[in-house]
Amino acid sequence: MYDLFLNKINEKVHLTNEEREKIKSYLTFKKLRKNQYFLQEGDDAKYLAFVEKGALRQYSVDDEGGVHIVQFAIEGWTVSDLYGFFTGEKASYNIDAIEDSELVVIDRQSNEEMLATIPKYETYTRLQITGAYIAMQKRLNSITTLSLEERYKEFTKAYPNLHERFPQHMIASYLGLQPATLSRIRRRISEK
Amino acid sequence: MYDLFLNKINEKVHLTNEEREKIKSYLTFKKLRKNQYFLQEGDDAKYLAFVEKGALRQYSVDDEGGVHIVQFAIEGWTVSDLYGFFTGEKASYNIDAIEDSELVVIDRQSNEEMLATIPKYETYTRLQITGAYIAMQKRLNSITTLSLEERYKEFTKAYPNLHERFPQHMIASYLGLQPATLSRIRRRISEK
DNA sequence: CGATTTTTTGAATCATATCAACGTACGTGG
DNA sequence: CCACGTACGTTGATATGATTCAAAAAATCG
Repeated sequence: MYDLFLNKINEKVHLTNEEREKIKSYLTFKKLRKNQYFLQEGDDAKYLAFVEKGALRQYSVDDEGGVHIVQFAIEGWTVSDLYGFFTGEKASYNIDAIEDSELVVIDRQSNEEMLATIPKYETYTRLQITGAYIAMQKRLNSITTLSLEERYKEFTKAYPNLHERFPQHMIASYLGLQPATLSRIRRRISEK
Repeated sequence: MYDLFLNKINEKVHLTNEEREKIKSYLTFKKLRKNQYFLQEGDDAKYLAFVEKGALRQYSVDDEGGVHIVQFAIEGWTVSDLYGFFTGEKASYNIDAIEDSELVVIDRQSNEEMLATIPKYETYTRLQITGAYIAMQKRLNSITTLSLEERYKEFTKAYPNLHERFPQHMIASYLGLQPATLSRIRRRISEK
């Protein structure tokens, strides 16, 4: 049940059987139906989710009710409102399921305990967040550097799996443009 | 000479004298004159810099020669091309000094050794990068959510110290807009 | 199959970029 | 310390690209 998650850790820091079991003892499992929330703005973001199966999105909602997707998550990815998770402040993002999903859930307290008592878990966490940071910097750079058309191309190339799984208007939101604009960009590309 | 850096670590994870000394033994010190490069695109990004004094910028250059600032760094901040630093791939960013600066420099190998042998250094690193990740996510969100005017206001409010220290065209670059546009935005704001 | 959501398309509008000129500040060498 | 040259900031006119609003077409779901 927790294998994908444990294997993911194991890839980065080799675990003994004992460590595997110890980590397992902190984990819980959760199923989410399509459209269900994992987190809502204003909640206490007490949990961190590792996706075993399914697909989720993390987004903010602006004053006019516009949705802005900051992250997608599919199998093997981790999601949470990290700011809320670490500070205890109210969540400023929403997270919900785009497909029926299965999650490995870690609560704040368990996370702290694992970080404090399982050095390899801390190492895993550090590597994980470092990778996420680098990816985000790249994304930021592509937003400020590239034309919309190049941005879209880069996205489909970098994440063909996301591109297939999420509806087009969500991808538009993730890329920071209007659905109508993305539609036109796609036509321009296909006409070449 | 390394006090600011060691105190910064100490704030997050309390260090014994022994640990302080051990960390010190890995550090080197470097002065940079205004306009000098710390890193150039294509270099091996072997080093990570903690700014003791001065101000630097990290930026990429696009095909048309346009400069895009991804990060500023002043006293107490850390800079590097993290992707290159961790993977050994060639740097894709440039980093240079905007003022005469003094840096605490850590090379890749020292970093690895400290991570492996000083648990508190790893903890510090994890906390540090987590904070950087959260800040960047917020920045990304503000880019896709806010109007340019709001973005500029948010920036001046969040980083008044950066705002004072860097020339306006660099701030424009950081915010992802043209110098001429920033000038107009400032006028609009001041006319209110 | 019908109902709802998503995507496409068109036309008008708006915001920002671009290009160019001017004024000002800045630092650098004489 | 002044004068010159270069870099920086401002402003105007114009061009460009994305948004907005609305409606129709297509796809998806129950």
